[in-house]
Amino acid sequence: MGQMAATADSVLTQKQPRVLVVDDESAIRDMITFALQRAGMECHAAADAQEALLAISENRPDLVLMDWMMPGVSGLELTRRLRKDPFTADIPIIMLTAKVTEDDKVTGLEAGTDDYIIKPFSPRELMARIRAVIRRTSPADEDGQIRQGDLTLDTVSRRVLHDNQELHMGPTEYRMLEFFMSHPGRAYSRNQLLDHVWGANAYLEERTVDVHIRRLRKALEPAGVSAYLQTVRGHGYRFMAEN
Amino acid sequence: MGQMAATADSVLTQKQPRVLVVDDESAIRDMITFALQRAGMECHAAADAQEALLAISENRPDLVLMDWMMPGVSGLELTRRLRKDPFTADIPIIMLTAKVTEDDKVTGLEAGTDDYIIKPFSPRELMARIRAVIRRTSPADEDGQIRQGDLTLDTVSRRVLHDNQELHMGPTEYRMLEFFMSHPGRAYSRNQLLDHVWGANAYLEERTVDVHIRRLRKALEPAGVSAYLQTVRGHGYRFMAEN
DNA sequence: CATGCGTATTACAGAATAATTACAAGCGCG
DNA sequence: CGCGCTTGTAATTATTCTGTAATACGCATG
Repeated sequence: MGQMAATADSVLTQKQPRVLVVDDESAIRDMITFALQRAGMECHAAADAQEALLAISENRPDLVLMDWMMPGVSGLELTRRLRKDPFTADIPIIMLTAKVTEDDKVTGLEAGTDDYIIKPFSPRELMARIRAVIRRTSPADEDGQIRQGDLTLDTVSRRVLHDNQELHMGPTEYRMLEFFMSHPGRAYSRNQLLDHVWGANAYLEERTVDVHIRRLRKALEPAGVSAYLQTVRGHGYRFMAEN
Repeated sequence: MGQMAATADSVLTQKQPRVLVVDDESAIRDMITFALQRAGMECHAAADAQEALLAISENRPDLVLMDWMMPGVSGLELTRRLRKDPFTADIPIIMLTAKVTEDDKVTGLEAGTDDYIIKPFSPRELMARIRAVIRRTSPADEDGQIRQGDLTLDTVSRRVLHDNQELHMGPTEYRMLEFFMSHPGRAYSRNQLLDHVWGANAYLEERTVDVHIRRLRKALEPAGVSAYLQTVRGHGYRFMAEN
């Protein structure tokens, strides 16, 4: 649960998610595209499975939103194909469907769909689901790497990399960066940082955090990314790769 | 551990909820007040319906916790009255009761109660119910975002966005906007704003509010939405996205 | 259209808050 | 033990924010 909450943050703060919409009805494609772009996502559209596969191979999306019912290759079938190819296997998929029976749910989930949205749906609901799925999927570090912007944190070798160049920093700064990069975009108070980075039973001055922020920024300086570490005046700090 | 902490944060990341306890037994009032304050909530108490109505009109709480059985006006009756007044109609209410029959449940729910807690209850359960109700009624979606018109307030990253563009403002203006966006369309007097935005024990000039309204408007200017912040002449201010 | 009350706007000095620097104590390791 | 590196705190400086008061403006009322 904490996990969920923790990962939840990253949602909107990550790089802008790239979504591919696959639906044969252009009206729906346009509606969704409009809604997503308004919400700051990068959105592409495909009218059928063929187009979709092409678009995906050219430009791997972070999420695919597809209609269940399509002429030719169905959404279900398309899902199966995507799951088969290692290149696309872990792209999350949300299915748009008018079907509501349990049977379909089971079939869909077996085929590797991550979520369902039953038509008709509100743009608001759509957005919420998309965010939920992206959240659930994204901070995934397959081999222990966390990437944010130009920074890569390798939790296995315990190194921070930029352009294959290692950035040197003290243990405390490393832990702090790891925490921040695991929860990008979320603002933390100094006390929360003391809790999360130092541990629940460390009793230090709040201002100590400032100093370590300073040290971390200095360590990130050579990579030119010290601006990722932002001050939230009156509250604390936040790590954000972009914007 | 990070788990718990993370979860707790996400709940308390928000502004601290203001709860009003209405119970004729001072022992219970004190117990609850103590528990809530320990949990970081702002808690006020009233001994009967009359006091409650007064307290509410002075200082609109985010939630009312009331005893079913009270001398004079009963909890049920108080609920009805609160529901009738537009100013208080959507304040969530949790009823404390020893009654357990189905009949009572039905009556209570019809009157507009949001939840029940049957005595005796543990502080832990109390807290859980309160959080659940507040979460359910809060305008913030699951990502901690509050949207009103063209404005998005991201409580997680502590940013105010318009077209993915961040609007900069001071901490006080941010808190004020958060309050307004959480209670859209509702007019507040300067004193109420001082209470809700600055906290119960801030003693400032009423006119100070004007200045911060001005500052907030100025901050909203680049987004072209400063008109959302409306003056209610002779009373105070109101935030309204549409019109 | 003049008057009076309430609001908007501006300026400013003191208060808060954050950045930066310096330093002494602690730690791990050869 | 002594060296280098790390840490927490305190002191100092830089920056931003805040509350107040002074002034200008606007609206309603007679």
